[in-house]
Amino acid sequence: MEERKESLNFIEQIVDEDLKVGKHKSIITRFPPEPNGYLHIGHTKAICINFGITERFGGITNLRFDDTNPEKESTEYVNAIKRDIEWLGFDWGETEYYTSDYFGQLYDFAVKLIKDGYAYIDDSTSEEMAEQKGNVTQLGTNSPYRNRSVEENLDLFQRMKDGEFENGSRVLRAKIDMSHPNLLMRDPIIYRVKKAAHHRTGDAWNIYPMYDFAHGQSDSIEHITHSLCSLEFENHRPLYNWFIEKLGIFPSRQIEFSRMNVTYMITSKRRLLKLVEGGIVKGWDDPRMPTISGLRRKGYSPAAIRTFCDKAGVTKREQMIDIGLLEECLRQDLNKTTDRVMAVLKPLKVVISNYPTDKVEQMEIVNNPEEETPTYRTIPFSREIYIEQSDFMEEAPNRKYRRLAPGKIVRLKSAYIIECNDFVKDEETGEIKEVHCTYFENSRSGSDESGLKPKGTLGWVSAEHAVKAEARLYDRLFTDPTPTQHGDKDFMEFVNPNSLEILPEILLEPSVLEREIGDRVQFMRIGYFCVDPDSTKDKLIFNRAVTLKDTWAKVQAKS
RNA sequence: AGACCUAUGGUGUAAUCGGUAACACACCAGUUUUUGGUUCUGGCAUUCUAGGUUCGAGUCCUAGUAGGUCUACCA
Repeated sequence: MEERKESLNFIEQIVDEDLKVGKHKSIITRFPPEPNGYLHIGHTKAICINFGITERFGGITNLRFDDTNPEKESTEYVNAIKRDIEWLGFDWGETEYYTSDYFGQLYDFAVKLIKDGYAYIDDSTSEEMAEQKGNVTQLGTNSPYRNRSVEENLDLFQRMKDGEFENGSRVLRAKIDMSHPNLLMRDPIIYRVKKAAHHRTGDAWNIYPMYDFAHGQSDSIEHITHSLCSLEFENHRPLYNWFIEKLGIFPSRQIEFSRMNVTYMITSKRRLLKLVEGGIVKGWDDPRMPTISGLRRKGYSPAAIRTFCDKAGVTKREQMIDIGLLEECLRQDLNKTTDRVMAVLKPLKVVISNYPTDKVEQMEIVNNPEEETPTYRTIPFSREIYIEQSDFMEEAPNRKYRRLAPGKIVRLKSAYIIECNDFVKDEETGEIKEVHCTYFENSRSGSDESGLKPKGTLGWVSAEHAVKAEARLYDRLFTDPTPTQHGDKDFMEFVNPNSLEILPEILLEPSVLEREIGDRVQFMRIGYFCVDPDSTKDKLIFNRAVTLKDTWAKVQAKS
């Protein structure tokens, strides 16, 4: 057996050590999305890390909705998030958790803090509090309300809860240190008045806890052993630990890792929303979007995305990963798993003049040569077929050219070898109307006795049997790998105007009629495609997930 | 400027008691192929800088430099 030693990432090392020394018997992690938007490629990293580490070391991962801001959150997002995580193939067990379920307990925690002299009600306005906060070089100053009595604080807090005060009029602040070098430790706000209906608790609350007084405490309540989050929360860790210490609750440990950035993709909710609202894309699940729902619709498989996250690794360095790696992960998965299908995107008619007019032959073709035990189907062949326009040239450009041109022979995949004799051209437009060929009767695939050795093999579709469909060819949404990193220019300036090309009438072999929404196939020599949900019984629509590698295109581009 | 964090090839990661830079993607050159796909082979780095310790430093020490985060009643 293979005894390959795999190195652990820095978080796995911590977990491994904690388990070894018996700090924990088993671990609990959590994925804590705020239900205020759709999950995107950046979230998949957090999902894979949190669920991945308990898959590897044993333990469980909770799904917890961090819903402490009722104005922005909704059940619709909760459902979309659950669907995406499930689709990625992760299991959060029987129950899902909500920070809102802990509102009562969180309130009690706040009362304890007040009683112990660690929190106070502040009547200052937000402007005044910003003033008090100081900045990186200037120390903060104490609020005039900082020394209220415990009794008064308790009374005021109760009345905040009861709805006696208006939004913004009063807050509960932790009493820490207004001259602390970490700005977050300068008496952070932990509760605010917000008279808004919550998607789960309705009108029960007039006050809601802030992130720093909800997240860590929820971790603690659930006995999360390792609270894994992104680097931006590094500065919050001292506060996270301060609350745990002052409250004397289960000490969850926060560990930060760097977020996932991918070239040609953006992950800011605000900017993504701008693309949707600006009509640049057709919705959150537009195949050009970096959302999980967009990737799914485009044709990405869960396996490809998980492999990608795996290869990206886990560190504390800012990463900017080449989108080519994501695409390659998809190709590697789909190469192994999808059936090959004959398809012609931009058709050019070929007439095989020496083939009988009414004859139709069924040609056997392998479904997927990568299968361990290959299976086969048949496709109809006849006198008139279509090939790809780009597979014919009036004149071969150089010796490397392997496709069709007058006087040249090529193999029609799983069928006959043909020779080009002539072509019809519209002299006005220069458009090639059709190509005339002859076939070699003894060259049939599988029983070739012609002795001919054509250099190229083309895809084709029988004209009479062709199924028409629509293809949507997607390209990168931006023309620049890092559209948000040009300080002087808005990212919208880098939107790719050609990110979608629609081909209303492509031609396919008849077997595609059996395909259903979400199915993925390889259009031979072209790319991987996925049946779009917009498809109807009468019209299939295929989204291009990713092209095949195309060395010929590369060679051509160079010359 | 203050606190915290990070620095290995074009990109991402590895090198776990200091032992002579590994893997993947990309790129280049070949191989195989009834998909210009796939496969397979080879090529591609004085580890941010400068000193120091050591037989030996990506790993340790000192001093710099560069980048990230933080001054929301968002998470």
